[in-house]
Amino acid sequence: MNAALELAATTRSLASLGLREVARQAGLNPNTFYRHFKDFDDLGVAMLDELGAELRGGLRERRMRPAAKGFRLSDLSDPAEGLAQAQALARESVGLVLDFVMDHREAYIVGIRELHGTSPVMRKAMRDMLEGIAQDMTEDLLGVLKLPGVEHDELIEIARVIVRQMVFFSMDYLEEPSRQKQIKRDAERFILLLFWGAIAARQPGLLAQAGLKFPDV
Amino acid sequence: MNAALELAATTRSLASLGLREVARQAGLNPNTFYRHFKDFDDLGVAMLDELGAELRGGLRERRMRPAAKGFRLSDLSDPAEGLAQAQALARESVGLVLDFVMDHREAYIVGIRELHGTSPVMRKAMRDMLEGIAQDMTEDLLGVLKLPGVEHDELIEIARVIVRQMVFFSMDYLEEPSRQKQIKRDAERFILLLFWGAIAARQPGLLAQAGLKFPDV
DNA sequence: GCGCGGGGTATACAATCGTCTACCGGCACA
DNA sequence: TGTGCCGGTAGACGATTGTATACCCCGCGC
Repeated sequence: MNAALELAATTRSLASLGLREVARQAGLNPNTFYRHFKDFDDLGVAMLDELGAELRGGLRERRMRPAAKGFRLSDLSDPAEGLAQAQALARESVGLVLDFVMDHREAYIVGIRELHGTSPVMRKAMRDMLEGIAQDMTEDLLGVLKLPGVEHDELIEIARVIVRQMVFFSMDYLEEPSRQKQIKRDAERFILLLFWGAIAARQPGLLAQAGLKFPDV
Repeated sequence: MNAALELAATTRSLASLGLREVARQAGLNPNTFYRHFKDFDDLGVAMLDELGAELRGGLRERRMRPAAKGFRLSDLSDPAEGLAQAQALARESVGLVLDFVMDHREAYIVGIRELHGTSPVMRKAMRDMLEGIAQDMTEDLLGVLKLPGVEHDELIEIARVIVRQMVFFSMDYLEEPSRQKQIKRDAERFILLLFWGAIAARQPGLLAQAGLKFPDV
C-alpha cells in the first residue's frame, strides 16, 4: 500500500498503476500482489479505509477539542449566540480539514482523483466516506449548537454541501499555497452564508417585517 | 475526437486511452494521430474547446430566453422582489445545466473526470472553463437582478461556489435517475440559501432588530 | 511542370503488461 | 510427525503498447 501511494503520488492515478509497477516499487514479486488483494479496487478500498478512518476520526476528535468545546452551550434560544458559535465552529472545522490535507497531501490528491475516477467501486467508497463525514458533522453540530428551527434533515443537507465544497477548497489550498489565507477565509465565509441562510429561512417572523418571505422550494 | 469520446465513455478515462486504441476505433493508422495532435492532452483540450463552448454558449443563450427574460426588471429596491427573481433564475439555470448534462452524458462524465484527473493541462483547461461559466453567470445576474448590496466581487464568489457544487449535483443527477426531481429541488434550494444569506448579510438593519449581526469574516 | 508538404500507411522494435503454472520455506495445528 | 496453507519466488506466455523509419499520394502554389 505504501508503494502504491508513492507511485500514485507521482503518476497520480491509482487506476493507471500497473501491478508489476507497484510490486517493483515494493521490492516484491508481481504475483505476491494477489496474495493480498484480488483487485486494484481491493487495494484502493483498503487504502481508503486506513486514510479515511484517520481523517474522519481526526475531524471528530478535533471537533471535541477545548477550542471547540469552549463554544458548547446548552440549549440557547438566541439566534445571535447560535451564529457566533457557528462561526467559531466553522473556523475550527475548516482549519482542521485544511491541516489534514496539508499533512496528507499525496494521499488526499490521489483519493480525490478516485472520487470521479474510473472505478465504480472506488467512487462508491469515496462517496460513502464523504457521506459519513457529513453524518458526523450533522451529529456534532446538533450536539454543539442549536440553530433555531433548523432540524436534522435540513442540517445534513447543508453538511453534504459543505463537505463537497471543501473538496474544491482543499484542492485550491494545496495547489495555490500563496492564496491559502484567502481560501481559508472563503471557505469559512461560504459555510457561514449557508448557516445564515438556513437560520433566516426558518425565522419567518424575523424578516417578515421587511416584507421578505423565503420561497417554498 | 469522436472515437476518443466513444472509447472514453466506456473505458471512462481519457488519460488511460491508448493511442493505438483510438486509432483502431477511428479506423486509422496509429501514426496518423500525430498528424493532428502532438499529445493526448492536445486532443483533450481540443475536445473540451468544442464541448465547453457549447455548454457555455447554451447557458448564456438560455439565460436570455423568454422565460428568463420575463424576470428582467429594472433597478428595484425591494429585496423580496429580488429574491423572487433569484428563485426563478435559479430554477431556470439549474434546469438548463441538468438538461445539458443529460444531453451530453458521456462527454460530461469524461470531462468531469479530467477536472481532478492526471493531466495538469486538462485540469487547468477544465478549471478555466468553469471559471468562465462563473464569470458569465455573474455578468448575467448583475444585469438581470439586483440583490441589494451584493456587489460584483461578492457575486462572483457565490457564482464560483454554485458552479462547483453543480458539478456534484450533475453527477448525482446522471447516476441516480430515480432521484432526479429531488436533486433538482436540492440544487435550487442550495442556490437560494446562498442568495438568501448574501442578501441578509448585507442588510444589517434588517436583522439588527433581532440582535443579529453577520460576523465580519 | 515541379516540388513540397499535409494526411495516411506499413513495418518493425523494444518494453511492458497481466496472468498462468510450478516451486518453496515456515509456521500452526492435528 | 505430518500436513496444510500462507506469503513469497521464478519463469514463461501472448498481447499490447508508444514510437521510429520509411514510403505513398494528392493537391496547391510557384
